[in-house]
Amino acid sequence: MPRLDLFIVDIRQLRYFVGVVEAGSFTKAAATLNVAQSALSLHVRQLEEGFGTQLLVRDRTGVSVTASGDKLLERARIILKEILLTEAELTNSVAAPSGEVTIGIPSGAARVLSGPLLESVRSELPRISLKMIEGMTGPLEEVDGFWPLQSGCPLPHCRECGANDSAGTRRVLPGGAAR
Amino acid sequence: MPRLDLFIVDIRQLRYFVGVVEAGSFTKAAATLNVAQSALSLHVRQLEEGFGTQLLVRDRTGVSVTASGDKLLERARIILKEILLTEAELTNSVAAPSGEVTIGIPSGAARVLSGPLLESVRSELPRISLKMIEGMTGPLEEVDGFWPLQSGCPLPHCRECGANDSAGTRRVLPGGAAR
DNA sequence: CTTTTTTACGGGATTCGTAAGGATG
DNA sequence: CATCCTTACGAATCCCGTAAAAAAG
Repeated sequence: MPRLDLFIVDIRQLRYFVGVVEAGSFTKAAATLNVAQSALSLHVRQLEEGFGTQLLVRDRTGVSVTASGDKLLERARIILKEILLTEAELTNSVAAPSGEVTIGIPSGAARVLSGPLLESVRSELPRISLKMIEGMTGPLEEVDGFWPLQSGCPLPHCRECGANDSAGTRRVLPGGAAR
Repeated sequence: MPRLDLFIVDIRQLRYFVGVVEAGSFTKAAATLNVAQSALSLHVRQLEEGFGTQLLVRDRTGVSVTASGDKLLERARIILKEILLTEAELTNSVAAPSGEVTIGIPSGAARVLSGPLLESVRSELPRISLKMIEGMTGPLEEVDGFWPLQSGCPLPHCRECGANDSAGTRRVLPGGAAR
């Protein structure tokens, strides 16, 4: 059964196309992109067939873009830039913190906080396993893996408060501690 | 030698990811996208591994996005829209006009126009084979496949002038048309 | 037990690079 | 004839769908 798929441009096709245009020839682009010329030729041809339009004018000295090719070049650059931004945004951001977190909350606060808190942590930091210890009356003490609630800022190791902190936990635990 | 390629998102991965999020589950998305669930699972996993971040929270009832997943969702939609626009622009536009075009130009005008004109047509409308008949003195008459130059607008079948026109020729002839 | 996701695996398609074939000035 | 692009083709890779396995209420 033949592929009935609509023609959908491929990122690689766009990258190769832009590379060829910018290099001014398939040969140079092949060197720049570390790809065989034949691959470039093939991909550009696929683009042209997919669009039903000629994109490049092949010439002895290299290639130049047609009107359609120029349109595509413009759009392709936008798309590739957008993709670059996306990858930067997703990979630069610290990987989602993971681990086990135990917090202590006075029973009163726990009644209103625990539900939303659990929900929020579960949806936004799914790799955090959150455990709560409630029913505390006096100020909680820090034991290994267990930190007390502070009066002003409840966050342990809060950067605003000066203490160091393990990645990102302070941003989601409104009233808790992290490890 | 293993692929040393940087991680580069694939259009299909983005489409599948968005599909899964919008469907709310892999299963439903598989039906919507006409793809096996395993393929979706695989692609989403590849995305997550590529970014080093969890994107979806799998749950018995389906899936929900993490904070990173939401970021990606937003960007992916932009990219996919951009691609859609690109394809529309490239395929909706009439395919590059092709065929044989014959024009008549008075010798005087021909001397200055023919060079740039041929060049321009050759680079922007490579599928047009342009033939010129110069040396005309009086007003040219329209015979089949041959149209006279108009006084104001030298273009045959120029839409601005009212006559009908074969696709797009008026847009590239610097003797009178835009562009 | 039902619903959902994940993993395993085999067939088929795709991609790439090498190398030969053309076109063009 | 030199340079560039295209085509042919074999090998490695990738992708998808079927089907079995695991998780979770």
